[in-house]
Amino acid sequence: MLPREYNPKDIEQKWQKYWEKEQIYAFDSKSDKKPFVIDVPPPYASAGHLHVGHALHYTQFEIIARQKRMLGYNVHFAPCFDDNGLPTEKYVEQKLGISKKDVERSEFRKLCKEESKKVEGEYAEKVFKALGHSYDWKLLYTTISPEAQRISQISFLKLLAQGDCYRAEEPTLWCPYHQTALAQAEIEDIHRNTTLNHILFNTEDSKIEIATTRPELLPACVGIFVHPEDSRYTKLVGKKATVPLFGQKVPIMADEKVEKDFGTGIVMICTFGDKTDIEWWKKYHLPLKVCITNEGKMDKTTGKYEGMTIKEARKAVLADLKAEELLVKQEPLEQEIGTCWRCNTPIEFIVTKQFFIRTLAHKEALIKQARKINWHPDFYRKRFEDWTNNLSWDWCISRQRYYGVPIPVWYCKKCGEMILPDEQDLPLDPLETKPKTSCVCGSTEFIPEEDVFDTWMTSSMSPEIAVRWLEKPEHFEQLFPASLRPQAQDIIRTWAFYTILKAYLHFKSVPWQDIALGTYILDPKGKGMSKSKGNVVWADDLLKNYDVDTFRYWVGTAKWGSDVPFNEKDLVAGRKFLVKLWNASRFTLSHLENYTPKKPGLEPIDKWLLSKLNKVIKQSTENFKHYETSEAKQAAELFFWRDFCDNYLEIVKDRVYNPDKHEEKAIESAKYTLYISLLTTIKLMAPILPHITEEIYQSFFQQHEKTKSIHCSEWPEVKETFEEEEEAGDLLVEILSKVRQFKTEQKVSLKTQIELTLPKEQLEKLAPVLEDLKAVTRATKINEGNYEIKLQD
RNA sequence: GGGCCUGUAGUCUAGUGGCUAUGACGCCACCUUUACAUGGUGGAGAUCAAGAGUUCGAAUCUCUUUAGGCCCACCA
Repeated sequence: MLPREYNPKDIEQKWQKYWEKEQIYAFDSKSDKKPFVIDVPPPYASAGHLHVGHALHYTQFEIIARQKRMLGYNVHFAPCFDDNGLPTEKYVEQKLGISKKDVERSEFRKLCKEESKKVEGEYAEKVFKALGHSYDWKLLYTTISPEAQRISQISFLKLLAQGDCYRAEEPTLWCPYHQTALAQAEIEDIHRNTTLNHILFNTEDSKIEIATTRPELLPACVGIFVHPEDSRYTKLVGKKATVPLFGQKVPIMADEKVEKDFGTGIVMICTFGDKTDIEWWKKYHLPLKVCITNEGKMDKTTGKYEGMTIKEARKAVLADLKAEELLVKQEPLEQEIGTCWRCNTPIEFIVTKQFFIRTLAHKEALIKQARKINWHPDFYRKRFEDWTNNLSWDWCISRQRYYGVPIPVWYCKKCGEMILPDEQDLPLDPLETKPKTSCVCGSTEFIPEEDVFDTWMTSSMSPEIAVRWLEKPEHFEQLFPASLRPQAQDIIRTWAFYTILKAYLHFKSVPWQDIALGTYILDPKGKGMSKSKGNVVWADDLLKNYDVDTFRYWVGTAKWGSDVPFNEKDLVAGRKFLVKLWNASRFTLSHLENYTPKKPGLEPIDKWLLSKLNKVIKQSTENFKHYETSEAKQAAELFFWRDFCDNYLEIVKDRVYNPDKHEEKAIESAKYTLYISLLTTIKLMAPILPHITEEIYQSFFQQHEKTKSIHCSEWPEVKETFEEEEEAGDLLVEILSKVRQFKTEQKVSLKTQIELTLPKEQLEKLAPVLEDLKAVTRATKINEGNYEIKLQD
């Protein structure tokens, strides 16, 4: 039997240990049950400790895993970590106070692996296990593991072979801070105030005024454009202009893309200031004149400006222009510029050799694929489609970084030919391994590729990695596509996009049947939480003050796909519910001692409750199916609190406290109803509140139900409903409520005896439950006549 | 500039055509009642952002306006 005090900490620890020992959540690869595969988001283990938003997100779909398991699915729920890539690299550099440049690549990679492992261990214990998450830890994978690297590299080789991956020397999005190429998805626009500078250029016979925000790019100026119908300037077209300070002569051309009304209506094109520069550079076959290095500094072609940063050079160039009276006007300008999403450094366009995966050629196909997937909520599909339609670059997958999956390629020193390894030799690092054969030209000297993959190259294969595509092909056949991808909405353009792309390119398949976008947390004022704003609430701090089920109750109220502000007081409701569940269970179970469940003939009022219960089961089941966790929870909660506690328990007290007054079969009926309704309630709440429901289950139900945990018991099934009894019961409750109101107004105890007079048609309807009404309202007698409640003298 | 989401009591929230608009926190009053005072019962509190339209009937559907949020584009 349950103790009087509800002690969450003891209960949590006891059952978490038990679940682990008994392997309650193990995926059974030999089972013939239908699989349900969840494509879990691998968290960055470098984050140190966990943001309440992550805890919310990870718990939100963990609830789904539990419910599916109870529904009878063989749930494949693999924990994972993303420990490959920039964040880890930067974390290690910061934590150990080193720079990747001071250390050998292999040494640096080793340090990264060691640090990741430490953090992951902590994470697993302090976060996932503490929150009662039901992973099968035997399925753990990390994105830097040999298996994941192998999948990443094989994916690359296959795409290269089928022509969907290529290497090209192109102007590429470049982060001067991280000194690497980036993909379009890694660019974040920020708003900033800048200056528009009007600069004088000489033409053959006149002066023209050009407005630019990037005067430091003058040395890279290769042309000047005006609008073809701009009467002010048409006479200039075909002539040459001289770039101030640097002296190169550049052609003046016309293009419709020029905005006549912006600035002076004359644009200079530099290699490269923005995307239009690239477009025109290609369209008009202009020369390439680079002036910025990979580090974001002025290069040796810029003379006295060499070595200056972009900012310094801008200042210096402007000062020199001013001195020569070539700077005629400066005006403030607001603009949005593309920056690196991790460091917010403005991106540059730098010509480098990179590997790309084709996306532009597959836009339509990808949108079609996305339409085969169920999006929860559906409007996020639109965001995917918009993103896909607006793509203007293929996916650049090579990064000039140290820590990541190496690109498995060598180049022949003699003829430059690309040499690829055999699939069976993967994973490998070309810096550490040599090709097995000589080049077609006969040379045996090779230059290894030093770049690594974009981390999304690996993460985009998470459904394949999770079910061990290459290690267990038979597994893969059965478990791919996955059932569900839960993820955050801010990475639709990366994780969701690339995963859909890869599944399409490799298997002409969707990667999953469903994608569900989780809840996005905001601070109490409705602003996004971030470390830089200092408004982050940490999950481990919260768990010091609240028990896990209380936290999970709050998670259960959050609606998928929408934002929720975090207010600590919302946790109070959860605590109250748990105490209520505890006490109602104590009461119920105290009357079921030595009871063995057996379906008896049911009393009408018991049919009333069971009928309502069946409707709740139906609703909750439906809700869970559509990832409407909060609705499912609310349905169960309302039933429990209102129908079961407030009304039914009060009604049933007469039978359990005064058995002598009642027939044996009425008492059997009551006990059966108590048994079923409490068991069903805790089952409906089990996915959300795994600890308290397990405690209640184990303290009594387990001996009759046999399954070793509530979490592998069967999800309740909808049985019959009883419309007539429901009506009678509802009327009883209505009258009970009026009686309570009457007693409150009279300022008497609810125990006070009364005399009740009810109209004939109500009495007829109430006939099956009249004795229950009499007992619960403490009516000494019930008369027929005009409605009246009277205090007993 | 384009697209998407949201606007319901002091606060958060349910409700996508139909009884006096849901629930929680907070507030007020009463109730020592044998599960629970971390409780129970009852109450006050909302012109459902504004306007127009469709309809017998609108928080709910349509349009316009407005406020907030998000995504994308432009970015000389």
